[in-house]
Amino acid sequence: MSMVTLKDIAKVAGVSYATVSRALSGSSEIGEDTRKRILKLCEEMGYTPNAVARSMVMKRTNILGLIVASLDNPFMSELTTNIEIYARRCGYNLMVCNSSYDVDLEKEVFTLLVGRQVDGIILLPISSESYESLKSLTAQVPTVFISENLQDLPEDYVAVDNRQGMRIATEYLYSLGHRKILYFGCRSHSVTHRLRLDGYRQACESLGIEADVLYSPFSRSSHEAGYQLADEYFSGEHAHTAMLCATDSLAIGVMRAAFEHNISIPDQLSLMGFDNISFAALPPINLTSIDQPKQQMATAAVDLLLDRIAKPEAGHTSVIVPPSLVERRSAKQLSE
Amino acid sequence: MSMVTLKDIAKVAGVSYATVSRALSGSSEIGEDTRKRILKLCEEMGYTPNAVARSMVMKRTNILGLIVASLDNPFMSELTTNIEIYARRCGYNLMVCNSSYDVDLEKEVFTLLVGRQVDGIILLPISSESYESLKSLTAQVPTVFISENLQDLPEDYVAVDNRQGMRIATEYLYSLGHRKILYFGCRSHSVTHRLRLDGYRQACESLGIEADVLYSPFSRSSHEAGYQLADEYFSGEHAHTAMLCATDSLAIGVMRAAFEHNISIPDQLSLMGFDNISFAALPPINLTSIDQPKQQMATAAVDLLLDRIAKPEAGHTSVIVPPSLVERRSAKQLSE
DNA sequence: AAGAATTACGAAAACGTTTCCGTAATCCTA
DNA sequence: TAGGATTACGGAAACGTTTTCGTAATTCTT
Repeated sequence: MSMVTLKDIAKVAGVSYATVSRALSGSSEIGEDTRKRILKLCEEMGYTPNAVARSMVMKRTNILGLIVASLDNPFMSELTTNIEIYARRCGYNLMVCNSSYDVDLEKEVFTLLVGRQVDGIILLPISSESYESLKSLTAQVPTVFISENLQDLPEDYVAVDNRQGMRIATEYLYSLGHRKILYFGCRSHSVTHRLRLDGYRQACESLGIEADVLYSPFSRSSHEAGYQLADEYFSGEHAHTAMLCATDSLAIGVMRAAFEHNISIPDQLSLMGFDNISFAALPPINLTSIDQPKQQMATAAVDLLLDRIAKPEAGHTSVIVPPSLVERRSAKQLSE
Repeated sequence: MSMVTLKDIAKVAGVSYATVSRALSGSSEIGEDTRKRILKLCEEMGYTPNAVARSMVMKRTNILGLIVASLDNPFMSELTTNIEIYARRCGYNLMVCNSSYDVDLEKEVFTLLVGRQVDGIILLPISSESYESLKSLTAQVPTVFISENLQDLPEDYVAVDNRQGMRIATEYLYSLGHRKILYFGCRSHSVTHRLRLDGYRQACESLGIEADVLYSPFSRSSHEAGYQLADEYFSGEHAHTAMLCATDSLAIGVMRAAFEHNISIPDQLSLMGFDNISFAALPPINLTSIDQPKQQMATAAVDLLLDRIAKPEAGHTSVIVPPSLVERRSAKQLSE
């Protein structure tokens, strides 16, 4: 169980620590024959370098921290997967912490990760409040925020162009013949939600149709929230031919309500979501949505973070990635 | 950016390193007044203990490694979430690696984690092959397998009682009046799949009904596989009143095929899955399934691992957790 | 009040690496 | 072949902790 160390190798090979280290690091300051001899010995003795000791002297761990509200959330887990894979390719391992949608916990695990000496932290923040809450900490260690648009705040972040996404969605529904499009949002304080609503309004204006908005009283967008909101809506008068939801989760709740009210999607009502979470692609759901390019966001976040680690004092950067339409079967041409 | 260390504190306080260390660790070998003075100083100077240095001398990192085929898989991400939260409560952080369903990569990240000096590794293996492939490595570091039944192999593992689960499922469908129940499986080599099929067969036998099995040619159980298999099945003669799928993913594929063949679920056909992944609960899916208690499995795995870390030489243990039925709306009473 | 026990602290080693500096031995150059 | 440059290696410090051991100073015994 106890590991064989570099010292052990040195002892057996009859050389100094330095020489073994050089053999392993591919330094040029070593003879070709001794290198081979040492490498062979390492192989035979089953030597694995101790990354902790290495970190100690190098003053860097090659570990990145990731704080995520909940890996259960498919959007976040997709991002996480891509981040981990890309980070590893860049030579970094990932230490993951759930913040469980708790701002205090988010703060707690942040300092935990700092104590772990991670080289940088990627944050999938709970909401814009996270920034406020963490403001004093992000100076301690390179940090990039992901998925939440921080606008002009002095931070590095990557986000999708939410406004543009909703513009695309609205225009798409318009192109299908829809003129009465209802926007389903939620009363969240997040900038993301504000921008999405913005995009919808702007598109309506430039298309010359009326903007009509319904808010969920819940601040967290879930399918329960969508269900309740839609149930109420369907119970009253409803003249809209299409519904545009702020998130896929909301849309899935709408689907249930529609089913219970015997409203067929897409025959009687076209429905769209936003995020393109993996759920959306499932055959029984088949939700037309606006995709956030998760892989692109993941690599951008890692790149941004590694840049920041390399140049801690550089100016702050943000990457805005383009959304795209994913056509499925929840929205269709308005038949007259 | 550069951190304040224990040495800095000692210098300012005019005491030795040892005293500062004692103040922080809550040792009794220190005066109450000096302790308070030092703690206050640490607070003021913004001291954060360096976990790496600590690991170096303690010869333990308090880090657990987690190797998972893909966090995109909702079953695995649910497990991961629970593992992380519980591990953290036990004082451990989690280093997560995707094996991307690649046995070689699984092996590679395993050694990577060993080099990272993780105290133990939790493995959500790709298949039973993983055990073979990793056999030589699991001796190097405490390891527990999760979700795959390793039977009598010399390893620690936690798994659900797959056989019992399928028995419950079969009996449930029987209790709803179904006598012609088709089992949809996939030609995987995993023990899990064999045990599930076993459970179905046993239940059929003891209930005195005929067992009828259809295999997907694909070894990975996906909804695409389920769709293709079911599409073919529905195209031919199909006299069964209920279908029991080896996994929820397969069942979701069946749903799509059923829809396309104008077969209403559950009115014309009752459908069940296994795993109770989060998808299953979504309103448009609403799949009756057999639940694997993910939280219980997560905590059991962590507990098992911590036990193993504490007693590396103890005998191997396995924990088999009980499955349970989750009634939703994809299966119903057979109306005559 | 003298010896023993206890308390509170300092000195220093140790953990497994990397790297700086020094230095023999070999090489090249004129 | 003498001199300097280069090569190949060893010694030792350093990274930030924890912990063992030693020892003054204090407290407790009788």
